[in-house]
Amino acid sequence: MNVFTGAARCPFQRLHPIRFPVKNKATSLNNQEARKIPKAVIKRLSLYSRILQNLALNKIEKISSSDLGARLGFNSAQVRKDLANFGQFGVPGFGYHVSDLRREIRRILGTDRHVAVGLVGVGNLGRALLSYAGFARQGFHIVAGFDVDPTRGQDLGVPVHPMDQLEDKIHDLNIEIVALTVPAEACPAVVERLVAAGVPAILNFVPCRLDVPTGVVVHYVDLALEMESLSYYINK
Amino acid sequence: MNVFTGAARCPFQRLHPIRFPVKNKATSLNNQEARKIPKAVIKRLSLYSRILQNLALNKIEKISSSDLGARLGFNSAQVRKDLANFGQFGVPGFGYHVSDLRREIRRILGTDRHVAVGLVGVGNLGRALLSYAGFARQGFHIVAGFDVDPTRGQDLGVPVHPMDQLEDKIHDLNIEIVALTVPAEACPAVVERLVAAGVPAILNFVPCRLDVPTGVVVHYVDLALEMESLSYYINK
DNA sequence: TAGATTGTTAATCGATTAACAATC
DNA sequence: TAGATTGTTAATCGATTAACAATC
Repeated sequence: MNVFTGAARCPFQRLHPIRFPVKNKATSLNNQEARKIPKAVIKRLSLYSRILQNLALNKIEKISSSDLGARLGFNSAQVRKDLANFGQFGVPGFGYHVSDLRREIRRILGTDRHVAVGLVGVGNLGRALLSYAGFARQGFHIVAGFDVDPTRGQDLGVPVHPMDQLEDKIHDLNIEIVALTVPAEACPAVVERLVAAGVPAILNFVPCRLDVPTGVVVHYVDLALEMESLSYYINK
Repeated sequence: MNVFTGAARCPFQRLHPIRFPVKNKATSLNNQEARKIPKAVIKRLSLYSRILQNLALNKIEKISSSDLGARLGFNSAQVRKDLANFGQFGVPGFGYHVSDLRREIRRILGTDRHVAVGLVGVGNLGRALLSYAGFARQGFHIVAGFDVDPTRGQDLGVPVHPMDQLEDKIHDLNIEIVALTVPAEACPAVVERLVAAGVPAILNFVPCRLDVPTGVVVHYVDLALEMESLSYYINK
């Protein structure tokens, strides 16, 4: 591929350099060498999705990158750049069609489908998550809880299983995400079993670094850490 | 201040450039123009603090920046650079005294004291946080809950007050952090009251951007967003 | 002293923002 | 067409890593 890929590579500088047509990177790269998308981009995509959902509810059909960004405190260039990672979804001079962009982002994130979620460790936090309606609205369904004491949280509408059924249920229910709310001591052993069972993603609420092989994704929700860092900003 | 501040500024390049003594920035700047510390640094400080706590519990008295970093997946240079923002806490050729460094970090974060926390919105998530023991261990005490229905969660050992007592109790109990777990609709009105009451920090669990004046710090814990971004990483 | 590890600069890397031709 | 806004490059900004003299 020996195409002129941009004005700056031209050895003769001009005030208004000539632009040569450049193929969109998103399409010119094959999937093998897909560029790594920063995690921050994915998080923002998820935020865009939420805004677009609200716009759709309010029957607003069109939005510009600057308006979308402003609603989240972002620069318009950031919005366009984030989207450019995945293709061209806008109309120059117009903006974005809300429903189209929303559909595209949901497709990219994979939130245009139902995802089965398991929860391991039915303590206080676990119980709260079991009864948290917010997930289901977004297509995430907690289909099972697991605990050493399976009588815990049986009143919340989600079946709770003993730990020895972990692998079987993960397989049978096609669980793709596990929310982890066990005591810190139990963490390493449970994680090993989850990984062995082929769970691809863990949402970890335990203040404990998880050792997982590459390919398994872990996101950390660390409430104590959030409190501690807030504490820093208070005294001044 | 016309001091030679580094070798690279010297117009005559040498293979091993001469270093002139340079004052530590942390001490040479007065507090007025204190450099802005990135949020990421503060979060890591909090992680260091937790590791140091564990080391202390295990009677380990000494640690190097590379060992401390390795336990969290960080580079040794990052550990040293993070700490350099606040002063010099190590001993060249030795490393760091665990208890000294821990004390310093706790002082920096302000976690060497008790902080009163209020919780507004005693729904499922709110109840879970009220009964979450993890906070108290770190010096954060949830001293009051608030809800439109103050009968909610009265069984969890924390008094729950009606909303009209919000300002009074914030003042009387010296509440410095508010955990926000109200329905999204209630968000703007509640936040306005919190700000007016002088609450300096909010830990927001509501999927809703908060508009606060500068000086008030908001950290977001967005469970649906975490789920959505995990979803992206699953399908491949 | 010899060996180890810090504190600090400079280099690298990556992410955000600005700028603007292309496009509708 | 004139006005607006995209997609994309280059510039800026900031954060991480490498390197190494200073130090114990």
